Amino acid sequence: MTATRRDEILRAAAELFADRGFHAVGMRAIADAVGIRGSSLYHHFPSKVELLHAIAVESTKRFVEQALADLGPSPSYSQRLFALLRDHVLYFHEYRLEEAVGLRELQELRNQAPEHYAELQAIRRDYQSAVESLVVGGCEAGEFDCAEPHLATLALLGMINSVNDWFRSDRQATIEHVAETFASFAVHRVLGGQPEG
Amino acid sequence: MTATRRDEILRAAAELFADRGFHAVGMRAIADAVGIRGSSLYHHFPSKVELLHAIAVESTKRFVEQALADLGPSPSYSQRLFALLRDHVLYFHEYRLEEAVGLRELQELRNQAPEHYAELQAIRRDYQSAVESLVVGGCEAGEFDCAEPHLATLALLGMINSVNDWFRSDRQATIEHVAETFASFAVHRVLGGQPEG
DNA sequence: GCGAAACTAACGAACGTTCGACCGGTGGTC
DNA sequence: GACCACCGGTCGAACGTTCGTTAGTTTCGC
Repeated sequence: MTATRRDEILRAAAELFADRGFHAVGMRAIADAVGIRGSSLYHHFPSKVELLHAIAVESTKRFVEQALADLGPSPSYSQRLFALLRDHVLYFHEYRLEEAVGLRELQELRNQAPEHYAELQAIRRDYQSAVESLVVGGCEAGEFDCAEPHLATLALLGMINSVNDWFRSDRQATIEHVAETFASFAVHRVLGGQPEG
Repeated sequence: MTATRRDEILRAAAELFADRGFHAVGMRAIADAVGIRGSSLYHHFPSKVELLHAIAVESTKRFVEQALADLGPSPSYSQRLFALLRDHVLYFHEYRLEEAVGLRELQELRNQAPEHYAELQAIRRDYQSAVESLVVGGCEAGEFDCAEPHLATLALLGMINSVNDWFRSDRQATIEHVAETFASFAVHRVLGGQPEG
């Protein structure tokens, strides 16, 4: 499976956007990074903002769709939420450039391509709703102890999402260890879930 | 205490930067917002990036310096950390535009004004170290239960900082309630501190 | 009349995007 | 096997606009 030119462009643009920001990177700089001229980019993407859309939406959409599909009715709420959040950290690390760009340039999408903005927000809303459903379900089943499940959901998602702001793989801690630790913070601490139960 | 023209410019620029991003806002747009011409801005700030620096550093610096000065040796670690994080949420809400700009355009500062970037990072590092000291101290004093104080510090700071990403004051919850709730999540849940102790 | 602050005008550079030409391979037709 | 039409991909050049910034001048309150 060789990477297509389109994939080359997406990757190079993601790196540049993540490093310098959407507006600080010109089409010519993206083209340089893949060894073609600026005008040639328009044979692969109709505009710069469509390129941003592809970067921001594709990886997030892939994760959310797969994560929600894998969410069966069992085992316990505690175990399902733990696995979901651990995979969340791992996936967001693997695609950290794309996710960083998607978060940072959200407003750019809102101002320049409202329908793409709405799509991305809908994906995120679905994901947050799924997490909140697990939290509420776990509370009602007696697995979790939380008075305000909505605020608790926002708190643990904020905690989980913050990993990409500081984690660099040349530290002593591996991303796998951080993922397990943060998922445990969320389920066993914030929500008060018992490790066995 | 009337607002000076310099303050007017800083406020208008912060609003525009927060809404559209640093590179998407021209000097002429900032000038329009305060009713003058673009060239007149250069009588108050030597360049656009210096304007960004003023927005990003001044409010953060004010909070950190005051917060660290107020951190006495008593009362308990639990109570000191709770008060610090609660005030953190409240302050970051009051200056949410400036903080959002400071976070989002960090790389802009790094690329265009390395000494200002270093200053801001030093301020944040001092703050994070202070929080981590409280966490470690509380662990050693037996108030907290955490195996990895460094990771726990990063987790609770990520949680606390995420409030500005979603809180809008037209909700049913007040910022005061959210601040208390999140500070409680951090101290009593993530760190396992007992509410009375 | 002096200085701060705002003005008009313009600079060179970079921006996203468009246009028409060219180049190399592929498949069909004789 | 020779020719040719085609087509995806790339190219050079240019478009109109906007950018941050500078220079010199004018306005206005003390």
